Amino acid sequence: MSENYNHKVVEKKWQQIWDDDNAFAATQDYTKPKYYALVEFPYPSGQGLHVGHPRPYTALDIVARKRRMQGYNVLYPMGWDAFGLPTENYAIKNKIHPKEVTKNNVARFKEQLHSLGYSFDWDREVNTTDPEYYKWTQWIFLKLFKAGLAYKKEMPINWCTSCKVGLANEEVVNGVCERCGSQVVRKVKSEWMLKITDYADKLIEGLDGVDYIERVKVSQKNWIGRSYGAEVDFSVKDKDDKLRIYTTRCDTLFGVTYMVVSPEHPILDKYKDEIKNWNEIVAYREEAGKKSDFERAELAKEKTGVQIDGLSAINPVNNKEIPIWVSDYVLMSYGTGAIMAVPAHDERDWEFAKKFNLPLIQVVAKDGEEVDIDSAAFTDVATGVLINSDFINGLEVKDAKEKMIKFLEEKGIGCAKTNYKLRDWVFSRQRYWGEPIPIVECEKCGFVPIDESELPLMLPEVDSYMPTDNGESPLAAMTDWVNTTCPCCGGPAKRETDTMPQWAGSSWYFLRYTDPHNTEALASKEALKYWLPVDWYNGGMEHTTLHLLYSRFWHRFLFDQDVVPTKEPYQKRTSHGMILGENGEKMSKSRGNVVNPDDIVRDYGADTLRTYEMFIGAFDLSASWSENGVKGCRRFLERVWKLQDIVTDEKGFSKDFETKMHQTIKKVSLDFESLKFNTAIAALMTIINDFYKKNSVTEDEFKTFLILLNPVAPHITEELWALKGYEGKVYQCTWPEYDEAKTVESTVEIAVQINGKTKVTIAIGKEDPKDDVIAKAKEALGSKLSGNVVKEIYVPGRIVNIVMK
RNA sequence: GCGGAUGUGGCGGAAUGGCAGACGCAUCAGACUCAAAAUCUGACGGUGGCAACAUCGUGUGGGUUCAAGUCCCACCAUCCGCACCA
Repeated sequence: MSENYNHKVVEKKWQQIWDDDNAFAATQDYTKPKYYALVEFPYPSGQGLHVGHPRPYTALDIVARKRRMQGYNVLYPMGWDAFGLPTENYAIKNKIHPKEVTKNNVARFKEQLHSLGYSFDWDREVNTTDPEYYKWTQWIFLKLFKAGLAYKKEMPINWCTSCKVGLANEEVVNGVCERCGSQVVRKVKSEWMLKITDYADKLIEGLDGVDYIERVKVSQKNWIGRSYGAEVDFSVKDKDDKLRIYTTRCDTLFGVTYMVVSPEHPILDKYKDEIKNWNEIVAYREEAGKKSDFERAELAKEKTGVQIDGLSAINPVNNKEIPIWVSDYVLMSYGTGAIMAVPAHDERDWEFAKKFNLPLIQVVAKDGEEVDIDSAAFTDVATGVLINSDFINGLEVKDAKEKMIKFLEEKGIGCAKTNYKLRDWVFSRQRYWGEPIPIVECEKCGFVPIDESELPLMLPEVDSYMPTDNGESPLAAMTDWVNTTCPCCGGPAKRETDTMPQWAGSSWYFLRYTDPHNTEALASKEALKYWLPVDWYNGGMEHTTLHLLYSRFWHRFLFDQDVVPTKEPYQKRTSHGMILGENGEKMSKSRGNVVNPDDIVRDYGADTLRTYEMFIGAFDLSASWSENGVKGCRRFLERVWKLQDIVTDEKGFSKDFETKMHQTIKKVSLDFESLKFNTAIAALMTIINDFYKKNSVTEDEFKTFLILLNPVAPHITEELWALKGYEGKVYQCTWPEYDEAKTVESTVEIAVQINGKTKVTIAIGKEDPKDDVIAKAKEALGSKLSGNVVKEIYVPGRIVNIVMK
C-alpha cells in the first residue's frame, strides 16, 4: 500500500527540483517554434497574493506547460508593476522608503507564487521601479516627445481630493477616484499629455487583425467612440464671424431652429459687450462650472439654458435667422462646443425645445409619411426620407447626407469630419513613487528633453513623500535636483517634477521580457522579432480601456518608430471572471469574506488550489468560493494518489479502454485550448472513476493520465511518476496525441423515440444499416408501437424517432 | 437610454438541434468502526404509483422542426460597461 499523500513534502520537493533543473526557462534558440503566454503582472501590494490571482496564472500555466510538452519554446514570464500610490501611502505612514516597501512586498509575492508551482521563467523577472527598467520607460517617453506626441497643456484635470493627484479620464469612475473612491473635482493644472487621439483610427483598425474576446473589442471601440459627420459654419448675424458646429446629421440642416453653445464657449466672452443679458449668462456659466462633467450628466434629467440676447445666427442652407442659446448639455470637450439644434430629429434638442417653447420643423419623414413629432423626436435613420429640404427632398438619410456634404464643401461652408470620444491621455502625476519625466524647462528654449545618455533619470531621495495640497509633486521641494542646466543652451533650467502614471511601466513590459538584461536597447531586434506578438494574453476586463488600450497605443507608436516588428502587441486576449466570497459578494476585508491562498496551500496543497480554481466554473464568469469545493478537489487528488496501488506493468491501453483513453486525450487537449478547464478536469475525474471500476490501470494508461493532469496539478503527477520509477520527468514528456478514429465507439447505445419522446434504448453497431436499426428499434418498442407509423427517422449513431398518428 | 453578458436540480455547473442535469458539492441510506472522522457502496429534479411506469420540467409567451436548453420573434429579471458625444 502507498503512503499517504503528503502535499507539503511533495510540493516543496518538486519546486526545488524544477528550480535546480531550471526547467521552465525560455531558450535563446530562435529556430524552435515559439509560444509567448502572458498574464498581467501584479501590483505587489502589502496584502500579498489574493485568491483571485491564481485563476489567470494557473490558466496560462496550464497552456504554457502543455505547449512545452508539445515541443514549443515557451516564454511564460512574471514581473512587478511596482510603482504606485498604495506603496507610497504605506511608506508615508510607516516612514519606510517606498523602495524598501516594494522590495519586501515583491519578496512576499514571489514566495507565494513559487509555492503555487508556476512555471514562470524567473530569469526574466522585471520590475518597473528598477532604474534599469524605467530607463527604457523614459526612453519611450522621449521618443513620444520628439515625435510631437507628448505635450504640456494647461487644462482642467480630474483631481482626486484624497490621493492629491490628477487622474486620467479612464481613472475616474462614476465621478469618483477609481482607486480610493474619493470625490474628484476639477482643477486647472499644467499637465503632460500624450496624444493617444492621433492613434484613434489605428487603434480601431488594429482590432480587426487580432483574436480578442468580442466584448473587449466592443468596449475599446465604444471608448474610442468614432463618429462620422460634418463641420458646418453658421455665420453670426451682423458680425464678420462664424460659429462652427459638428453634426452627424447634416441631412437635417433645413430643420435647424436654434443653436446651442457650451457655457465655456469663447464666443460668449468675445461679444460680452453686445450681449444684453450678460449677467444672466455669467450666472449660468458659474453654476455650470461648479459641476463636474459627471454631475452635469447626472443632473441631465431636466435641461437648463439661457438664450443669448443680442446675438443670433444664420442658417447657411436657407439664410434663416435663428436664436443662440447657452446650455450645459453641450460639452466644450467634444466637437466644437457648439451645436445646431434640430428638435424634430434629436431627442436632446427635442427635450430642450419643448421646455423653452422653441419651434420644430420636420425634415425627415418615415418612409415619406410625416410623423407626429409633437410627442417624440423622429430619429430613425433607416426609414427616414427627407422632406421640406429643398434640394435633398425625397432622398434617404444616407444619400441626403452625402449630397449635403458635397454641397457644403462646394460652397465652402462645411466639410466632412470624423470625431472621437477618446481624449488625450493625462500623463502627469503629482507623486513621488513614479518614473521621473525626463524633461527640463528652460526659460529660453522651453521644454527640452534630456539626452538619452543621461538615462535613467534617477528618482532622487527626498525627505518627505507627502503629497502637497498645492498640487505639486514632492520632488518640487528638492531644489538642488530641480535646478539644472539646459541640455540645449546650457543656461539655467528646471526639471519636471511630476512623475509618470502607473500605466507607463505596464505599457511595454511584455517587450522587456523578451530580452530583460539588455543594456543597449529595450530589447534586441532579434528577440523582439522572434517572440512578438504575444500569442496569448489574459487579464482583467477592468483594464480594457486602461492598460490594454494604453499599451496598444505605445506598441503601435513603437512600430511606427521601427522599434518593434509588429503593429499589434497581443494576438489573442482573454479575460477571467472574478472570484467572489463564499456569500457571493466581492471579497473584501470589511465584508470579512477574504480567503488567503497561503491557508489553502498549507491545508490542502497548491495542486488542490490550482485544480479547484480551474474547476470552479466557466473561466470568464465570476464564481463564488466554496471550501467544500476545495475539499472535493483534494478528494480527487487523493484518488489520483491511490491509483498507484492498482497500476500494472502492462504496456499499452487495455482493449476495452482504448476508446475511453483517446476520447479523454481529445477532450482534455481541446478543452485546455478553449479555457474550458472545468470540463477537462471533469473528464479526468470521470476516467479515474472508470479506472477504479475496472480496478486496474496499465502503465501506459497511468502515464497518459499523469501527463494530462500534469499542467493542472504538476507536483503530485511528478511525484507519482517518480514513485513508479518511470524514466525522466513528466514536464519533459511529449503531450499525448489522440487518434480520431479511435475516439469513436464501434457499438453505441441510442435512444428510440416515439414522436420525439424517448421510450427505450438499444445497442447498435455504428455502421449498421438504417433498416436493421429501425427493425431492432421496433422490436424493442414492442407493444408501445401501436397506431399508424407516419415516418421513421434514423440519425446514424444518434437516435431513432418513430412518428405516429 | 445605448451596448454586452447571464438565466438549467438544494448548490457550483455539463450538454456539435438528437436520451436534459456529465463532473463536483451538499443531503440521505448502507458497509467498515466500541464510536466518530476518513474511506468505500448506493440513492438523489417535481408530481402520481409498492413497482414496472406515467406525467410535467432548462426565466415568460409565441414560432420553426420528426426532435429545441440549443434556432427565430416578442417579453421579463439580474449583472457588467458606456452614458446629454450632437
